[in-house]
Amino acid sequence: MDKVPTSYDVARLAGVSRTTVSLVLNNAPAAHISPETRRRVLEAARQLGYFPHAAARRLVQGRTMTVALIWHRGPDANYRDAFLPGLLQGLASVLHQQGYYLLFRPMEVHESEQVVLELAQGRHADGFVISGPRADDPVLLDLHERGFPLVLHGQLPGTDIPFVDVDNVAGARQAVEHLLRLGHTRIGIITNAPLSYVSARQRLEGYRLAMRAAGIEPPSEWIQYGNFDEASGRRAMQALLQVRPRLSAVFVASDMVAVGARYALWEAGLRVPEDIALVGFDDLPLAAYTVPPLTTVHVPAQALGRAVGELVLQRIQGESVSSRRLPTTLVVRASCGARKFSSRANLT
Amino acid sequence: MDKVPTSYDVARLAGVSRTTVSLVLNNAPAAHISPETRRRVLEAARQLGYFPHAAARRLVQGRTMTVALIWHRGPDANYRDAFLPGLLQGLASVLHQQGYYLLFRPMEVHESEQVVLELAQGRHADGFVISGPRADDPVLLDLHERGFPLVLHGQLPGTDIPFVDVDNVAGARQAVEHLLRLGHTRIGIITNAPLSYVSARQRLEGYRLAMRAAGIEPPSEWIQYGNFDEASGRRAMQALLQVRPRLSAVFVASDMVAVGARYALWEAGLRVPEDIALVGFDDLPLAAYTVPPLTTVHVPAQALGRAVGELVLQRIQGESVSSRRLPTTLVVRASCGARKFSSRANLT
DNA sequence: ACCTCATAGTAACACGTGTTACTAAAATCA
DNA sequence: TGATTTTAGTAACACGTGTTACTATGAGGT
Repeated sequence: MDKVPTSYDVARLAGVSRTTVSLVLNNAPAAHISPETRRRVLEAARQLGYFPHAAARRLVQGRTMTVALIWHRGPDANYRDAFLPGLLQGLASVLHQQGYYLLFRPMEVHESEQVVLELAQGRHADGFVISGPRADDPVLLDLHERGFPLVLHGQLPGTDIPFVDVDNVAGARQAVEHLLRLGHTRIGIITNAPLSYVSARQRLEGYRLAMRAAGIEPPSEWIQYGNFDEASGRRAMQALLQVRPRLSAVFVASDMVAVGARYALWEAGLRVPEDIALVGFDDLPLAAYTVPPLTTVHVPAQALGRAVGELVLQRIQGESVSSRRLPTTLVVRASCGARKFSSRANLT
Repeated sequence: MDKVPTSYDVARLAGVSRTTVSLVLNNAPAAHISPETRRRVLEAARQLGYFPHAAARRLVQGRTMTVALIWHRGPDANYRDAFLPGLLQGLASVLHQQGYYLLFRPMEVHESEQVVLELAQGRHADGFVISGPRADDPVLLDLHERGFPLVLHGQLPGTDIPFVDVDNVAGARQAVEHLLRLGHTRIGIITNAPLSYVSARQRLEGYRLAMRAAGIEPPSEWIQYGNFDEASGRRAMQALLQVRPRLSAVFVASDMVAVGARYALWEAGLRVPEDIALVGFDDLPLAAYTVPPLTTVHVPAQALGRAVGELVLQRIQGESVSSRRLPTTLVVRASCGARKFSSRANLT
């Protein structure tokens, strides 16, 4: 890479001092620059293809104009990967709008929290968005205490670090209320994950609220636990099929798990939705292409990214912020039985 | 955020000069430091939680230890998003291994190439990985001419910029040869995209090579063109169903398009694979969950990310590199008819 | 006793920018 | 005309680090 021009080169070409170049290019409000001088400077900068050296600027200004996205890869990594593109696009769009850059940092489970500390103490970024935080992370709490701008994607119980998440309770409730409205009363649930995960607890809570509001107290045998993947969904559904008399509908709090549950139904020779209706959660791309297409709760990945970006920028500008729970939308397809799914073809 | 310690603070606490701190922390090879002094410096740095200021370091060293990933969002954005998590993980892993950081920059279609120029001239990164490059981008060619380290993800005809891509020709050939081996001879193709896309031309080429090697010259009516989405696949398959006598198998050069093609077959009352066998390309997550599960050509997203990272790091270190075409793997599921897909249940 | 050499450590510079305090000239006012 | 303000622009400093050239001390050799 050849020599790249500095502000001194621009100054010389325009016949002014380097200070003037800086004042013009950052159009400083209180500076006295004649229109003619301004024009000459801009022309010189354009001609040389000058852009200020990022590191020098960061050093003198004391800020990096950068937000780091820490992407923890835990047991739920593959699941969360499905939302990564949308989240990134939403986050990046609000950052760029404000002139900020995005540093992406995946964190493997074996990696120490030291790398996050290094990112902060080494002033690689002005703020962090942290996705999939570990509950026992002292570094995070310490940084937050010291006022470093942090925003979580997903919730961390027992802290007041601001977070952005989808409203899991309301989303699950939406799904179950839809089934109730269709006339179902014997509705089971397969959670998306073990109850150590906040989202699993919340989605189960939404199920309970909807059922109780309908005057139904679901016995514990109606409740089974998934674990992110389809294998867990298959097992859980097999357990639910033991319930007598049979359940007429099951809310599966994750599309991936729902695919496994659907497989178990197929193995048992049961039809969806005629014998058992199904509703999922997440609205992954594949939900539209299962057989039958899966009714599910849409999670707005891009909106989550935008929200998380807005919050971290506000924190960087020193404002205090409050957490946000974004609303979900129920996407009605065929698996719940509300829509006809023509089945004249044998799908094998 | 409170005051964060500098190397001067470490020096004072350890009772040495700032130079010594720097020499110890970067363990300079030719420096004379007594073990006792070294210990005191390290202890002081640890105690203060010192990490060097990234911007200052970048400024003086003249390098950023950062690679930027430029993610173009064209008409194929949604399609390429499916590979983003894997590519990011692969790329990030090799970068971190060498102490490099990753700057992620999505580019909307309406955005000017000026932002890429600014990233380079402003020395925000030492090299770029560019995914989904536009063919008419003079900025890219100019940067490459001037020796700036660029590596493409996907190919750009008419340049010698190094690229990494999957071996589309071989992958398509694999898929079609598999169908031939199963006894099919009347095999059609639906491309993944219009032929203006290099990958579409190459996958079509692979199809042609396999067919010719089997002594079959496919007539033009066996060839239809997809356009990334399932709607295009449905249309294309409807066209192929006009061929008489009927084709016995179709290679669909994209899983998303294949889903649409499969839908058209279902509408026509045809069974897969009994009436028409199907093979896809990409191995998206949903391919394992279609009905029947889709035989397809696996694209190794992580390996692509790693390769692209290795190449850009080599370019940054001044080495010259040559492009790489990574091999694909055929994933045999049920849609090609090679594996039994039990169908005792009515899947609706 | 003198010179050489290895060891231990430091002072000073450079990186490229934003910004503050200052100067010089011109314009305005009394 | 002399005093004051406005306009136009600049010199100099600070940001925090890596590195080069240099000094000081003691050890070893003849």
